[in-house]
Amino acid sequence: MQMMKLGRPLEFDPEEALAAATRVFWIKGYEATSTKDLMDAMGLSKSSLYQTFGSKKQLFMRALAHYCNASTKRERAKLNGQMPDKEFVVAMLRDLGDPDRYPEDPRGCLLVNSTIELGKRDQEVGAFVDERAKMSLAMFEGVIRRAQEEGEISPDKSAAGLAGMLVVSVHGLKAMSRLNVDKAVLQSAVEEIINRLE
Amino acid sequence: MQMMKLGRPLEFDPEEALAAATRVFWIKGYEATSTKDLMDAMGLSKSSLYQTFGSKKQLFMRALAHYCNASTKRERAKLNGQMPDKEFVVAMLRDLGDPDRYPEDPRGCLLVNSTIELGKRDQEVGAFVDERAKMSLAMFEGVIRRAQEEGEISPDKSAAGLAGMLVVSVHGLKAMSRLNVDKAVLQSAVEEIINRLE
DNA sequence: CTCTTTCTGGACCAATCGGTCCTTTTCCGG
DNA sequence: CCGGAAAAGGACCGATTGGTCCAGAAAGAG
Repeated sequence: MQMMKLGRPLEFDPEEALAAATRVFWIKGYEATSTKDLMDAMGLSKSSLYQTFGSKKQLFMRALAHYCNASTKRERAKLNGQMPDKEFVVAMLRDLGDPDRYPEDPRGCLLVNSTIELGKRDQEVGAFVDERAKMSLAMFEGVIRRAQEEGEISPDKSAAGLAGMLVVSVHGLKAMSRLNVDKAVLQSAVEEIINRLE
Repeated sequence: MQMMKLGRPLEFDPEEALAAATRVFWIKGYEATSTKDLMDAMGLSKSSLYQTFGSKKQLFMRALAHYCNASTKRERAKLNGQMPDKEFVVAMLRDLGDPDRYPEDPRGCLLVNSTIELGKRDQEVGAFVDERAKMSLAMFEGVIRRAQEEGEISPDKSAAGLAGMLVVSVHGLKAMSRLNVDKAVLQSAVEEIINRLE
């Protein structure tokens, strides 16, 4: 009794299609994205889209998870490298302070966008973004504690307080990346935040 | 040639109707708000709504401006009181760190929400939110300079840098007010930011 | 009371929404 | 080369979208 795949195989790569959908939601938000937008970006017919992803909402949740997993993966890669913990935080903040740092990506952050658009209006999204915020806070707290053990950050500061400040700052920078502000403003703000990590 | 008002007078208060529309956009965002939502909340028929406000988009711009003017007015009132400048900033941050502080208001901030939802997708909204961000930055910079002159904040810190940090923090706190996070997290983050103002 | 002016509710509009379903292709295993 | 299974294209669905328009009610000025 073998597990062979029957019938006509997929003509598209579901991963690629999901990545394309993610970009659309990232740029336009959930409500402003129509099924036609998704079909065009993903290169799928309506039937394939619904066959594969069920509904717009389900596709959105997949996209949101895909986005977060990719972000977390990138983070962990840097963190597991030889980079000192404090330097990791500093580099992340400086990246966020330069919205042109990843020009191939849309501005802003799908997770923060979704927090604002749907966090209080859709239970499922609300639970997801809450969970992710907790994870982010815990990650920062861990990094700060390690940096304190390594002597990179003064040990008499509150790791929880600093971690909270960082989560707030990251949310702020990601929200502001949808603005046209003088780059110097963001950068001096970032350096001011970094100065707090001593 | 007197300027008398002719014909049947309005049966509704346009200010109240605008305030009601503002709340709907505040809670649901621009795209997710339908004309029916607006009619229900404002208590207007469709014809009155379009007669008075022109279009959904124009109504939204009016609502956004109304929201910002009200916020600015409240700010100025506090600032023109006897409150010291640093205390003004501290009080504002602590307010933002407690999402239940104004329980009659929806969570979050219509301006920040609109920045994210429309800042990069609608030219008119983009210009508006850019301008408001600049005003906010200038306001903070002025307050910090005065606080430095008064000796409330050390004069050897960069007023521009601190102001930038504050704008980022405010954006972050307003974004995070759409989350369910432990209140203590926000509060310790706020105190950490406040500590930077010395 | 009448005239003028404006407001109001609802009928109406084409377009689009998210989603379903059926027919036609297309591919794989045998 | 054939039969079965699944993918793909697109017709189709009712509901809703933002918006227009018109007939009639209502109120102030004279």
